[in-house]
Amino acid sequence: MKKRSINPEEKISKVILAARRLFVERGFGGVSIPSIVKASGVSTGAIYSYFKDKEELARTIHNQTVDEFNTLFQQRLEGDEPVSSVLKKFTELVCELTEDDPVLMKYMLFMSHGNNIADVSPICSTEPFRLLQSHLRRGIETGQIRCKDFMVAGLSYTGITIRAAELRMDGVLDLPLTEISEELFINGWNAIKM
Amino acid sequence: MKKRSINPEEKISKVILAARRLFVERGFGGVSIPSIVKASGVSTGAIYSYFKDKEELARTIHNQTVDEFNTLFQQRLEGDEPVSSVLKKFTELVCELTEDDPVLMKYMLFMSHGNNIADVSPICSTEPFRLLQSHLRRGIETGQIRCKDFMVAGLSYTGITIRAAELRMDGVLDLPLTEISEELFINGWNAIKM
DNA sequence: GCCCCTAGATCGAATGTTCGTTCGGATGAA
DNA sequence: TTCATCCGAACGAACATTCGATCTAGGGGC
Repeated sequence: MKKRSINPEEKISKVILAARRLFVERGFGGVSIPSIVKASGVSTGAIYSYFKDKEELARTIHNQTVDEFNTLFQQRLEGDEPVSSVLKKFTELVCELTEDDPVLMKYMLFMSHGNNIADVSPICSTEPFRLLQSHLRRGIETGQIRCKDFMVAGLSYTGITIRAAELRMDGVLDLPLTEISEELFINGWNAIKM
Repeated sequence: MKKRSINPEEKISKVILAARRLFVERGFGGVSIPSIVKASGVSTGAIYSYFKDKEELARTIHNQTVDEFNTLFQQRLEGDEPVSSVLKKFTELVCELTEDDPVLMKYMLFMSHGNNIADVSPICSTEPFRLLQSHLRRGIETGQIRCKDFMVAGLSYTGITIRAAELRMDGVLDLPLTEISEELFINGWNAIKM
């Protein structure tokens, strides 16, 4: 299909990465197409040939980012793990991503609220969080977890990890999260264990 | 000095409340002055007579909101309380505000990140959070709290409460937070206690 | 009490700018 | 040469901000 040798995928990717960075920096409403043109090096016309409008670009970025996080999480899981191990891997992933790909992590944590784009599901009800919840349900059934409500158990465990990532990315925490990943897991597990 | 009896304070307050609601709904960049005019019922000219520009309005809203939360928190504290009691009161305040004044609470939780306005301190380094930290330091010194680092202790405790508020306001949690306030405190305290 | 007068408060049309989006032409691989 | 791809000037809409016109409360003269 493609005639041009310059691969459009490469340009699309440049647009998405640049726009995602701008979105987490300034919020959806604070980002203009001209600023995306400047940041990505891709022309207005090209951007509009890839995406119907600014909102479709935002939707694409949203879905792609959630997929990316989901894939990274699933890759770390082996079938049939103890609940605590699944939770620990969640914390480890968030800690590593916070240091290595803060734009992805900021998007996951900050863009869900308020910057509501139509037709996208809020991040807390996406795959990785649903996966976590099914494991937590199992933990409650097997008596490993104290909370009766799996939603409360889930937010209590993840709240600690997520708050740490938020504070680290806001520049309030000086320690790299990879150094306190273990401690965050212990605190979270203590919060909900029987 | 003033000749006019109609108090501008009332209009200023209408502008601030309407704009704050819009800011948490759409983010700073997504809110236009015309939309504030429509939502507040105050004219463009009046708004610009109260505030130098849109950014000064945002700064005023920010400072006023942080002050409001801070005052509400301090009011609940009596001098010389156990650490766990201070933490419990923080959770209770957040839970009640989430139900009673979600706009204030959303502002506190969501507007700190990304929507960075120049010359305002991030919310996590404001008065109520610093106050919490000094109590936590005391808890570590007296051996009530297990964590060595008071920042990690603070985020581990508050992370649970804050995450609950976020999920509730995103419509993911069905239970009113006032019903699980006690449980959130218990989970948070278990996360950090000796 | 009544009526103008004044000056600050308020208004919204006007201004220049930037935005999102379009489209006719340029480009270059096949 | 052909045509999918890409470019950026151009367009109307919406933006932030300004400013001269309008309004109104409160004072002073009667």
